[in-house]
Amino acid sequence: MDALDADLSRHDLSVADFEVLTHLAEAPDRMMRMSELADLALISKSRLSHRMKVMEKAGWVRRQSCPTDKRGSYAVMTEKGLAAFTKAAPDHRESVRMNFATHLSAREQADLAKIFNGLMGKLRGDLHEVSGASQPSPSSRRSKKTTLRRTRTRG
Amino acid sequence: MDALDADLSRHDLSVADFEVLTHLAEAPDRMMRMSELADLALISKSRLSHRMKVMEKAGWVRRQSCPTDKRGSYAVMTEKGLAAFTKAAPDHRESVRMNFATHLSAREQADLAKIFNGLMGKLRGDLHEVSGASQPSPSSRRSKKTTLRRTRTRG
DNA sequence: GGCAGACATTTGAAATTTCAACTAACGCAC
DNA sequence: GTGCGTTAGTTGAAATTTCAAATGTCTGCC
Repeated sequence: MDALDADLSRHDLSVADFEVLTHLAEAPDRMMRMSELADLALISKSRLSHRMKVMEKAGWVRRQSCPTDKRGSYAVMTEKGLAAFTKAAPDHRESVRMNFATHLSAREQADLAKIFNGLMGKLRGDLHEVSGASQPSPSSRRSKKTTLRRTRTRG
Repeated sequence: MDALDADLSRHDLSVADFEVLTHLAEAPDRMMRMSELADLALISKSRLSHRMKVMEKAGWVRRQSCPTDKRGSYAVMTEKGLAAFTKAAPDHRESVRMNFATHLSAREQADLAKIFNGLMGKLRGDLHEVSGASQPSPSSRRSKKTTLRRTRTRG
């Protein structure tokens, strides 16, 4: 993953941002509700919100408020964003090829695809089953994350 | 991964820290040179250094300077650290089982193991081949990471 | 014996991510 | 139509991670 990031950085992108842009690029009209986007990209709404600010500054996306639900807003990919994405994508594909595909037989690639697709389905299932599924992070059943800082959480 | 983190957080651990502790626990005398540890745990030396500070404060590890190489230091797992690790490990195992193993057939698990072991070998190879391999991050051939901030790097 | 460059590690600042509110708007039950 | 528990999204602060630049030490070479 670090290798992918390093390669993408030539286009001023990280793998995470690239994924966000991917989903946006594939969405109808290149726009999508914030929550849906966060969900697809497997990042928290908060994180997407922060990231959008950065990408907005870069001119790749913009926000647009939703007419039918005044709470909501759309993330929209701009022409410039599409251009940047379109330019980065082939390099990224090549990077994936070099860093992964090259090391895997066709069979292994097929196996991985099958296994992960299945797992993905099950995992997404779990997620929506356990909680109401909003923030993707605490997808499990227990305490909130704290990790060596714990100040207020229960013991 | 978020699920694993959430489960581990009951023990005040993240998956990353757990991995560091795992390698330390398995090392002879539960001690290892910083660089080697960072390498095994696939994190940068800088990151390990910062993390050690936190874990040191928690009393789980301590540093010990290397007598034969005065530049170097050992990361040492304390008794307390071992205890914490030993307590967390079964829960973590169970968490992995619940979140992954449960969703995979024995065959799939075996396939994954084989594929990733192979890949790991190849990838570590690449890494040491391309650069002198120190910081694990820029494991690829090109520019330093910047990602939408670029201020000083070349165009 | 001394020095140039490589190493091992740390450090501080900048960037990113998480966490816990918070605002505003929904929608539904009464 | 009003109250109230959700939902959408944002925000600021705290924690973590990255990045680049130290610092001190080692090593080979002259």
